Amino acid sequence: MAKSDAATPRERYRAQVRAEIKQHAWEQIATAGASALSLNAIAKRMGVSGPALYRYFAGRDELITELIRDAYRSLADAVHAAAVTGADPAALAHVLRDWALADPHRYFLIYGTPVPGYHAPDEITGISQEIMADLLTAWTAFEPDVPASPFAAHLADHRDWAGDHPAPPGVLRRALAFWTRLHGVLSLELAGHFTGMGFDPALLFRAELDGLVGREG
Amino acid sequence: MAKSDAATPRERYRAQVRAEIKQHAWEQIATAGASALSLNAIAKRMGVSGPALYRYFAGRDELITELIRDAYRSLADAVHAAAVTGADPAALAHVLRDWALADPHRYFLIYGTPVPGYHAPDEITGISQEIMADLLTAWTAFEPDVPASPFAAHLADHRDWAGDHPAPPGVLRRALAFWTRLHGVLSLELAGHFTGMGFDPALLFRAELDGLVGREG
DNA sequence: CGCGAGGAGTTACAACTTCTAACGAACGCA
DNA sequence: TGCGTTCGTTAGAAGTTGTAACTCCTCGCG
Repeated sequence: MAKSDAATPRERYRAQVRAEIKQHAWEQIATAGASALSLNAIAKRMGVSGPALYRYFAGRDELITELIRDAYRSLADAVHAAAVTGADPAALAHVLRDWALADPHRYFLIYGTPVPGYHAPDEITGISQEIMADLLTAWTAFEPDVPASPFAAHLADHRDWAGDHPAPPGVLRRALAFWTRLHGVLSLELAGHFTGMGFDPALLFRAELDGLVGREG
Repeated sequence: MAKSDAATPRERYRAQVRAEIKQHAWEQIATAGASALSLNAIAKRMGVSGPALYRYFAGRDELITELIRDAYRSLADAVHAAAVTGADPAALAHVLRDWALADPHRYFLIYGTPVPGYHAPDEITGISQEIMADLLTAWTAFEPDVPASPFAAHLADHRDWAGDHPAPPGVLRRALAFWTRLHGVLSLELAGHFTGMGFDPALLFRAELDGLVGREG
């Protein structure tokens, strides 16, 4: 909502229509999932005829790519907003969970089954690294002296993903476990694999989190 | 391959054609993913015309449901085959990983983004419980006296998913963590979220597994 | 202020998809 | 040797994505 006054009226109009298309796309995804996203349906809802949308997006793939980018951006912003207030890992975990529960389809757009031909552009790996950086910073502040393990040593030797963040090996390991373990619980919960199992997914999430921050889970 | 000699020649033929359809479906899924599965393409490959397949499957959804069921069955069989030889949790973990790596799309068919309208039939939840039972048995044999935690107590009170398996609370907790943590690593690896990060996913998997079986990861 | 260029939206169409309906032919059981 | 079930076919409806060609409006420049 910042650089909307680009230059020419045409560009402003174009940006506005693109945003409107994306909004309708999100509504459609939120109700029926990404696989059910239909350009025709969006056009019909906007009171415009099918091929008109091709002025704004080269095709379904480009629209989805844009939505994935926006989803990453939204998650990175949510995490960063909490991180700048000095949130500890536990707080970040709940930011992540709240963000995921707010729109499961959006979470799956990022972390779900990959789209067959799609390959993430560099911009997205950049956003992904932003999230990682906030995670590493929070973990460094929370517990800088994690005892190193053999795998932590391996991470210290292969830290491309950490950019130039000065987190020690043990913290790298913690941040990675934070990501994979919480994703494990979240994705199974959102996919409905816990329904009918009886226990409370929120408590499982909390237990895994407690295990990560030191308390026994 | 057991009860193929059902009764009438027609039934045998029917079962054979259904199997052939599913085999082509698997090949198609393995190369392009489940979302790209096309009945028409299968028909063309079989040298038969489109609507002919509808004699064998009510529609795309029924075919996919059947494939999901087969995938579950395959995983349960793989786990069970290892379990009956007395495999410990670590061995089961590698069975799981090998099974997933052998055909990532098959793994995502089970644990990936849920299909919009699809709801798992009871048969599948049954197979899911078979897997859980083997897991619980392996964990019980490996480490029967896990110290209980608050969440383990919660699990002991909500053990619908464990059937009537006599695993103690601590083991329930371990088996659940086994599932969610390894899925966290596996799904991110298979979805390609580790590519370009530098470290070795196999080592991460091993590290998480080591954490579960007691050794420090 | 007026006019030309370019962008927006339109319809028409091609090539797909799933899936239904109606028909002929082949197969197996009695 | 029939006769009925089931198979596979073609035709077609209702979708989808995406291209091509055409009209019309609007913006910006002289």
